[in-house]
Amino acid sequence: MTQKKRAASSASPTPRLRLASADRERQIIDGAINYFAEVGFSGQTRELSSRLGITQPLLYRYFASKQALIERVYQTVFEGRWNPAWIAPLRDRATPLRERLIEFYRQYSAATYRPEWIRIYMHAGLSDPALNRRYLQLVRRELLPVYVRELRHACGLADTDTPPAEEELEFVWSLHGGFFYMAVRQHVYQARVQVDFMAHVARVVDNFLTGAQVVYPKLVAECAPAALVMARAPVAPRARRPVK
Amino acid sequence: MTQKKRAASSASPTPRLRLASADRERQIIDGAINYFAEVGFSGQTRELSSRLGITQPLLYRYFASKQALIERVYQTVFEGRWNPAWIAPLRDRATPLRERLIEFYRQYSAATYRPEWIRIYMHAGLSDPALNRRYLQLVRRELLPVYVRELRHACGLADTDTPPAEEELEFVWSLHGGFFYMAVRQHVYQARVQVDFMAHVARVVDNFLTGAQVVYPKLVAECAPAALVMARAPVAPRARRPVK
DNA sequence: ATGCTTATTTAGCAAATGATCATATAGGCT
DNA sequence: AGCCTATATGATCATTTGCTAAATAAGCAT
Repeated sequence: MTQKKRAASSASPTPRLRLASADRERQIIDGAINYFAEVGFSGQTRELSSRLGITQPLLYRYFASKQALIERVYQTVFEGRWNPAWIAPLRDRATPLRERLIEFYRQYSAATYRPEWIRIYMHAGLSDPALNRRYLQLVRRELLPVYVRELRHACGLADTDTPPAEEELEFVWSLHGGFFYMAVRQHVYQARVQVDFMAHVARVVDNFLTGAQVVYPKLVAECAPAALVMARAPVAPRARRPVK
Repeated sequence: MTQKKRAASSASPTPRLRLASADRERQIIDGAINYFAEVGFSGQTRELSSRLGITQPLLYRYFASKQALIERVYQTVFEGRWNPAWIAPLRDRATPLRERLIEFYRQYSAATYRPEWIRIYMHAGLSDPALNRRYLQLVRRELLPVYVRELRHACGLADTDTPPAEEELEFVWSLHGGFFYMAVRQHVYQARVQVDFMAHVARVVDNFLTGAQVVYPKLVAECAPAALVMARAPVAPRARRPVK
């Protein structure tokens, strides 16, 4: 049976290609991102390998198990697309907050409001919420406090270092979440979104900031009173309001 | 080999229970909702039946296939929980729009912002977006136009029958979506949400309506000029422009 | 009791699927 | 050119999984 290999290879469409292992690994990860984004993590390794043009056992040379590959996929997607450089411009008060927010969403949406990112994010959240919680922590730690701080300033409040109250974080998260859900409708439910995204962002940001002029000081007075005093006030642990 | 059955049955823990078929069917559907909400639609029929305390072939007496059961699940969840009676009170101008919206979210969230609803919704969206699009159509057809109409009125615009522009629908959807995403964070990513939901709704609705006094007429002027005729002064004090 | 209907279970098939292993070969190195 | 090693493949195993057919027994009418 040793000559069958040559006999069969006469019709072989793809000659065996031997890549450097780093290249092959990257190729597998990229393919896996697209494949799992499309069909979910219950997609089969055989189908994945066939889309990649390689054999299924080869996957197991690069990844110890399907689960290991999946973990590599979300690591790549989530940790690979957050750009710390998004934050600094958000704090640059030389530009109006409105423009800073719009510019942020221009960049953030280009990086994350994409089918494979949103879909992997959803699949991951459903099968293992821990990973998404890590991403949410990132947003909550790196992004939202900046929103709160700049929003306080924009609403004429003292620019204290009082840490954001939970209520303030949720408040700014409602802005962020509204945009995210639009992306979900588009890329998960594949509903046509028929408006210009950036024009929509501009309107919603306008609305948010305009309302905040009136509403936000009240929210702060109620939930983070320490942030109402002048900037020289000492940083004190804020009083935790009991959740009703 | 026919006597082994009796020998083994001496330790039988569950005597065969014979239910009326309608009861059994309902029990299966309820169990399937919870099971699929937890593990997704790739969950196995054997595991489901074992949680129900029945054998797997029995499922196939009630449902022709796994797919048929799944379809029954989303039908029950999506179509069974939308309450048309939510709409009329939203149009009752005897109550301020703020209160109407808050009351709506009290009821809507009680019906749909629940783990099994949100999770089934997400799983369904990822595996078969068509079903979610049907639900989105429902929201878009029954709920959002009412928002737009009442918002126009609350912002002092003529209460025309001009159909909502896409931009108006997306605008009010940003309010709705912000709340929805909070529920997703809670029930899919299982992140603790540490604020009182209804108090949060009140603040975000306040912010939305306050901003809309200024921003919404501009949006309508730009996107649905036919609806622009001013009826009277806005119903709430004007907010300041966003600061630069 | 007896027999009838049908809900439920036992036993099992065929296809799909994650994983393994011996073998073959591409391609850099000397 | 010829070796040598890591890469790639084909064949296959063990299990899982949707689904079915036949056997069993619970409730009901008589």
